[in-house]
Amino acid sequence: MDNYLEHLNQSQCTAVRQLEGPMMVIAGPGSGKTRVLTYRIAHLIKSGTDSFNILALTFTNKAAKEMRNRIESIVENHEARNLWMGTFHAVFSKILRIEAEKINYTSNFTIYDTADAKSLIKSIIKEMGLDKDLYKPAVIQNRISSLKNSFISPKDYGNSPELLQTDKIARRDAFGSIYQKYNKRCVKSGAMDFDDLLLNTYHLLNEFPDVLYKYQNKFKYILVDEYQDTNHVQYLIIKKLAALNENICVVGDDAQSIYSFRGANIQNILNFKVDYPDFKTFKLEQNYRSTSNIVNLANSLITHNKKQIEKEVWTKNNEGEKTIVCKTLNDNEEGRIVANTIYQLYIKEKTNWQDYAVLYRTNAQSRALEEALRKKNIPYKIYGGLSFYARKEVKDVLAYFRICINPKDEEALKRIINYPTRGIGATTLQKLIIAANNNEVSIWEVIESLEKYEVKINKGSTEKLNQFATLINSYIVQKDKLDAYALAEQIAKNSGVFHDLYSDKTAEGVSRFENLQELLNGIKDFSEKAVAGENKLELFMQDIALLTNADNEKDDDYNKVTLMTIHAAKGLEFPYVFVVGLEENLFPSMMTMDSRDGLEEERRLFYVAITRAEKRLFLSYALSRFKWGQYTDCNPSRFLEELNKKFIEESIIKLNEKVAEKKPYKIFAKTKTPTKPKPRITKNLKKVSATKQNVNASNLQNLQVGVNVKHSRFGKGKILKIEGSDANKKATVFFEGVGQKMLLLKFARLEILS
DNA sequence: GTATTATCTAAGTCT
DNA sequence: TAGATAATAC
Repeated sequence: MDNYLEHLNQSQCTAVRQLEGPMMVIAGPGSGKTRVLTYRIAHLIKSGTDSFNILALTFTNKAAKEMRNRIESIVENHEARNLWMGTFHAVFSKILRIEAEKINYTSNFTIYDTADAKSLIKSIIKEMGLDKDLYKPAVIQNRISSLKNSFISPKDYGNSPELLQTDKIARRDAFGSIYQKYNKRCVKSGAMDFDDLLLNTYHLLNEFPDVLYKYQNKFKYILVDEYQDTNHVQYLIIKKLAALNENICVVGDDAQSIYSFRGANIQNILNFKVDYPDFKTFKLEQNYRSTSNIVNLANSLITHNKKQIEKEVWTKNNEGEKTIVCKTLNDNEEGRIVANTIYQLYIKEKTNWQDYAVLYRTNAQSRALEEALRKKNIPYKIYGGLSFYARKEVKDVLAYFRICINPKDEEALKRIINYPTRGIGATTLQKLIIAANNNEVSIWEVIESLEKYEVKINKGSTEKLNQFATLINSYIVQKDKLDAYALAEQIAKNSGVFHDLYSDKTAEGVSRFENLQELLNGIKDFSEKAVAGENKLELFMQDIALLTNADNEKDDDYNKVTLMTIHAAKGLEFPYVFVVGLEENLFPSMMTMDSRDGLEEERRLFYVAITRAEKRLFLSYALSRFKWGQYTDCNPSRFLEELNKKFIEESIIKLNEKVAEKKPYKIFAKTKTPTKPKPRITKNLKKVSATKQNVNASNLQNLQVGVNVKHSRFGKGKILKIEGSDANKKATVFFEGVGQKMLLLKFARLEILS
C-alpha cells in the first residue's frame, strides 16, 4: 500500500510521523485512535525498524489481532509477524514463562482465573475456621487484588497500622493471614493469578538488571493503547521498559476511563508529564464516527464531570436524527420495544443484524432482552457472563489437562480428584490438604507419597488414591509423546468424563456434552494448524488461559445483533445503538453513588455508551424492573436530565409522567412478527430455563385447599392448608404414599392436576 | 461416601 | 431468580 500516510488527517499524520521520543496521544471517541496506532507501527516498520523491536500493548486480545492484520495489509510482507503485540497479561505471561526460573517458578506455571482464585480463598477461610459471613470470599478476593495492584505485599500489609486498623474495625483481623496463605498456596501450586502476572513481571524486571536490560534493548519502541485504563503496576512496568530508549507512545482518552475498579488510575496520564518532561502531546478531536447530534449529546453529558483534560470533540458529519429516549413500563416491555424497533429498522433501512448493538450496565439485564429478541426471531449473540472456557464441564476437562502440565495445580486437582466420582470424598481431601499444609508441599506430592507424609486414611481410600495417581501419571507420560488432540481425546475418554457427560440425556446434559465436543474440536483445529513440535497440549492451554468469550467468536456469529455490557463495548462501534436500563441505582449503579469519583466514572461509562453509535441512538428506562425475584419501582437516571434536550426527540421525553405510553416510538407503527430470519441460538448463549407449566407468580392464586397437585419427587397429592402470602406462601400437602409435607410454593414446582 | 432435595441468600463492571 | 449450602435419604 503506497502513500499510506495519505489516509490520515493532519493531526493523525503528525502523530504517526513522530517516531522517536516520548509522546502522548489524547484521542476523543471515533477520532481514529486505532488508525494512528496501526499506521504508526506500519510506518515504523516501513522506516526500517526491525519489528522484533516493537512492543504494542492493547486492552483486548481481539484488538491486538485486528491491529496485526491491518498492519500486515499495510506493510505488505510478513515483516509484521515478529511484532510483540497483545494484552498486558498475554505479553507478560510470555515473558514470565521464558524467565520463570529466576522468580522460583517453572515455565509450566498455571494461570488461576477468578474462579480458581476464589475457590482457593474459600478453602483457606474454611481451613482457618473463620466465619464465612464475616469473611466473604468475593470481598477478600477484591481486597487482595487491590492490594496487589498497589504493591502492598502481605508483609507490607502487616507493617501498616492503617490497614490493620481498617480490618480490625471491620472485624476481619485475620485478613492479613488469609492474604499471606493465599500467596503461599499459589506459589506452592505453581500458579499465578491475573494480578501476579503483572506483579511478578515487575519484580522480575526490578530485581534482575540483566533481564531488564535484555527487554529494554529488545523493545526499542513501545506503544500502549487505552492508556487511561492502565493501573499502577502496569504503569511502572512500562516506565521501566521504556527507560533506556524513551521511545514510548501512549494513546488514550481520560473521558473514557472506566476501569478504576481494576485499579486503573488517571494519575498515569498526569504522571507522564513528570516522567518525560520533553514529551509531545497530540490531540485527536475530530470525530469521524457519529452524527453531530450524537457527538453533541455526548459532549453535553461529559461536561458535568469536573475532572477532565481539556479537549473539544467535534465532527463534520451530518446532523442525523435526534436521539430517542423511551420510557417503558418494565424490563420486559423495554425488551419488546427494543426488539420491535430493531426489526422495523432492519426492514426499513435495509441493514444487517450486525449493525445493531444493545448495551447495558449489568449482565443480568440481558435476560429480558434475549427473550424479546428470540420471540421476534431476531438472531443475536451475547458477550459476557461465562466465557466458554469458564463453563463447569469445560473447566473440568481442562483441569485434567492442567494437572498433566502442572501436577502441583491445587485447584485443578480438587476439581478432578473425585470427578467422575471415584470414592475420594471430602474427608479424604481435607486430610490431604492438612498434610500438604503441614509439610509445605502440594497436594499432589502428598498423594504420591502417602506414607512419607503420614496421612491417616483407611486402606480403601489409600487404594483409590493410588489408582488416581497411577491414572494421572499415565497421562503425564503421554504428554510429550502425543499431540494436543490425541492426548486430549484420550484423557476425556479414558478418565470417564466423556462417558459421564454422554450419559446425561437431559437438555442441559446434551448441551454440556456438545460443549465438550466443541472443546475437543477446538483442540483438533489447534493441533492441525500448529507447526510440528508446537502442537502440544501445553501450548494450547497457554493460548486459551487468557482468552475471554469476546475472543471466541464463531464464524456463524457474524450477522447477529450484539448484546453486551458497556464495558465490553469499549473500542467498538455500531450504526445503531440501544442503551437500556437508564435508571437510578442501576445506571448509575447503587454502589457508586456515594462518591463523586464513583459517579463521574459512571458518567464516563455512559459517555462511552453514547459514543459507540454511528447513526442512531436509542435510550430507554423502565418504571419497574424484575430484581431478585420481584418487581421493584425505578426512577429515571439522573444522567438523562443532564443531556441537552436539543439533541433529543422531545415528544418522547416525559420524565415526570406517571403512566407509560402504549407506543413510545411513535415513528414505528405496530409490528408483525417476522417469519424470514431463523432463530439461531449459539452455544454462547446462556441457557434459558425451560418454561414449564409450573406454578409461578401468575397462577399462584389457583392453588387452593382441595386442589390436586403433582410434585416432581413426592408425586401426586392434595393441598390441605395454605398459609402466608406472596413470596412466602406455603402449602401443606398430603402426598399419596409419602405423607404430609409443608412446601414453600416459591420453590416447590407444583403442577396443578385438573 | 453419594445423590437428591430443601432452604437460604445475594444482588457489578473484567484480564 | 439462581447458585451455594445444608439437610436428608440412600
